[in-house]
Amino acid sequence: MSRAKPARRSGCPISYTLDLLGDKWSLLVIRDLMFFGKRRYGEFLESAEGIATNILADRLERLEGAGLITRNEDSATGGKGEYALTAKGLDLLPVVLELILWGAHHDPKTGAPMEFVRRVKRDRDAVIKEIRARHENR
Amino acid sequence: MSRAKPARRSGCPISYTLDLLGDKWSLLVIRDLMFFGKRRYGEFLESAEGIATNILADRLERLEGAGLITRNEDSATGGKGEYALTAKGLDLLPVVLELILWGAHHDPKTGAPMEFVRRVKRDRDAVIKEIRARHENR
DNA sequence: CTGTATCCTTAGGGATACTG
DNA sequence: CAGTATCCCTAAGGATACAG
Repeated sequence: MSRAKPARRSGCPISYTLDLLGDKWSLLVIRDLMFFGKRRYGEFLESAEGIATNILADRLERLEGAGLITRNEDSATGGKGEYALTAKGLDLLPVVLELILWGAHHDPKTGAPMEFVRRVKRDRDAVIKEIRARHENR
Repeated sequence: MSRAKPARRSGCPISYTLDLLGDKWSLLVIRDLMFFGKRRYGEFLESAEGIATNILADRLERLEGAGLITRNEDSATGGKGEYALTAKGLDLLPVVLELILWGAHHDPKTGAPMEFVRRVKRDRDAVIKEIRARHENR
């Protein structure tokens, strides 16, 4: 299925970001890549939120189209895709960390891992550096 | 119209945030309050993205329900609403600033005000402090 | 000006079956 | 396992008219 790219709504950078990521699933795929080292289709499906297969396929395609992730066709494994963050995708790290801090702070029933949250709060830049390195060395 | 709150999908703080803000409009309303000092219905309608009246009404109601904004019925002006960010809403400031940095950096056609972007990049904490103060002193 | 309400269309998304 | 395809329903959203 080919999909026409939706038109940008304005020159605002927030609007730009929302045009790409303003839905309930895209950022969860990013999260799985970024923090949990997931790379394969089936791994994304396993996440707690329970994304549907068609939605996942759609989001992977979109994110690739937006230059946030890459898909490496692994011919050795018989045409299975391996997904990874691009530099542009990895640049979302500060955004996502702030989302985590906000969510963990304001959700009364949060299940966020508090040791990690505390570390981000204290050592934000170090955490960024560490996670970046982990992705760049693969 | 009453709307049933959609169920949370998981305990993940990112998922929590997306459950509240994962659409293409909510964060633009937050932006208008946060940076442009907008407070009234008609002011939100004027923004470049062109939100529809029914969508705006819906989002204002939702954001109020989520505790991100307040609506002050101004009886002096004949029942007009004045909207403002709550502390919880204002806490989104770091998130939104990172979104701006990312969007301004990666959108080839960005219309972001570059002086502001550069200032955020250099003096992030000072910008946060300044904008917080502006809202808390109203 | 600040909303509500209605109509209608499209996009999002859940469930599930199916293919290489 | 890694997707595609289909069915079907609901939510999101645009346009516009209307009310206090």
